[in-house]
Amino acid sequence: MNNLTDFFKIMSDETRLRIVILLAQEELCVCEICGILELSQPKVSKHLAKLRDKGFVKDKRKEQYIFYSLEIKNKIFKNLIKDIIDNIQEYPQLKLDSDRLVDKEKYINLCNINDIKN
Amino acid sequence: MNNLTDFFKIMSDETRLRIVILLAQEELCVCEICGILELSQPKVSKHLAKLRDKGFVKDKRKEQYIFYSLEIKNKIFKNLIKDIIDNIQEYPQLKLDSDRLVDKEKYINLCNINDIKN
DNA sequence: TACTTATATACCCATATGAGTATATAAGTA
DNA sequence: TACTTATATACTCATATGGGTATATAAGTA
Repeated sequence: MNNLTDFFKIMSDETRLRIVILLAQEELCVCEICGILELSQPKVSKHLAKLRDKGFVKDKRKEQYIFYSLEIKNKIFKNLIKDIIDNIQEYPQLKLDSDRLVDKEKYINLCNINDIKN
Repeated sequence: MNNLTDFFKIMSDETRLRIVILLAQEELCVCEICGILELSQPKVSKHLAKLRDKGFVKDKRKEQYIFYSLEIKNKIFKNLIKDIIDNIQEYPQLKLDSDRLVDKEKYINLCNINDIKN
């Protein structure tokens, strides 16, 4: 059951939900996520740490970058995430984030310059 | 998007998740829920109030009892709840709760007598 | 080696959350 | 009307949560 409540707790924060939906579409490094979501680096890192601790993402270093990817095996959760993505036009913020995925390279090398308020 | 995070926040508390899964199977009054879940009446009432405020359940008075039923229209959420119930054997607590549903009449008229610690 | 960039984390604070206890309200019954 | 039962809610408290700022660490580059 922790299984379920842990997952829902993860998904109940807007920032984490946005990250999960991004990573469900593509592996990304921290500064790409910051850039796409327009969020500060410590904020993103802390949420990624929480996701990692609960086993929902895994990380992998490539030179100076650390790439995160989704690691969700549970069929129920996978279905849910797929359902959200299939209906992403109903969730404007998530749609916007996904649209910005194509520009991800733009955000590499801009991690700290890009530091945002929230 | 509040749509999504509100729903996940509701589902991220074990007590509320148990209530939602019960009500997804059957309309119940407060004291039946207390009896089945072995939880105190104020605890159950407060969680039901939260569910009601967010529009996930509706209530209907029948004489001295107030019956709650699930009111979830969103297809994604309905699919998710169905998935959980279809795989309920993977979640022992939820399975146990559901098994106790058949005894629900036992708990009417025992609401305050039945007062539990947690 | 000095400097820069990417990422993680510690520290602090404000707010949210959940629980218990007591009490209020409403309906039913004697 | 007095009493009981069902339910809601106010109050209080402890803990969890999320965010910001500053800083530490690790890798790359000059």
